[in-house]
Amino acid sequence: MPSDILDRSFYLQDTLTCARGLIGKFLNRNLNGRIIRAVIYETEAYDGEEDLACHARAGKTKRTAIMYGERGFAYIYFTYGVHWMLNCVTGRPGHPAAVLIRAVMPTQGMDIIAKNRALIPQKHWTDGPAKLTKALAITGDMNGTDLCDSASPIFITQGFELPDNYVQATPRIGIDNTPEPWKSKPWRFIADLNHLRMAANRN
DNA sequence: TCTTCGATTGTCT
DNA sequence: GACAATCGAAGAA
Repeated sequence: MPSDILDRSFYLQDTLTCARGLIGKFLNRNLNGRIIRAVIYETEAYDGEEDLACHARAGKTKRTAIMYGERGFAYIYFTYGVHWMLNCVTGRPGHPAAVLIRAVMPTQGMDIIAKNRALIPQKHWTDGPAKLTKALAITGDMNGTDLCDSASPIFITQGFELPDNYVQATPRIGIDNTPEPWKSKPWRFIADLNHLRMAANRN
C-alpha cells in the first residue's frame, strides 16, 4: 500500500520536533476496509517523567508502559469517564514521551464521520482530541497499534509541509493544576486552518 | 479500600 | 460562562 507512510525514524526525533512535524500529516483510519483520512492540525507534546503534565510523571505504570516502549505506536487512554485520547509515542528510546493529536480536518470518509458524529455540526466533528476519536471510532482496544504499518487500523502518512508562519506554538490546554514551568511551556502546535484548507484544495 | 481528579465535551443559562 | 457527566488510574490510608 502507501509507500508514503511515515516511517519509524520520524518518531525517533525529539518529541517537540515530532509534535511540530505531525502538523499537516494525514491520520488514516481503516474501518472495515474503508479508509477515513484527516489532516492533523493541532498537537501537544508530553515529554518525559520530568514533565509534570505528562502521564509518565509518576513513572512507569500499567497505563503509561506503552510510552516506555517502541516509538511510533499509539498510546490511547480513557479520561473523564467518557473520552478516548489518541497519542503517538515519540522521542529517544527509554524516554517516555508522546504527542497528543488534538484536532484534525477530515478529507475522506466524511459519510462515516457524519454517522459517528450525528447531530453535531460539521464544523465541530473533529476539532477536539476526544471529538476526533469519536469521529474516527478510535477506542482503547487500539492502544499499542503500530502507526508505521499500513495494515494497522490507524496509521499516519505524509501530508503537507506547512511553513512556520502558519503554525503557532502556545501553552498546552487543560493542565491548570500543573506547576510551572511546565504549565506555560509552548508545547502545543496549531496550524492556520484557512491556510491548511487552501493547501488541501491545491492537491 | 477510599478519595481525588483528570491532556474534555456538550448542554444549559 | 458555568457546570454536570462518568469511571478508572494513582496516591493515600
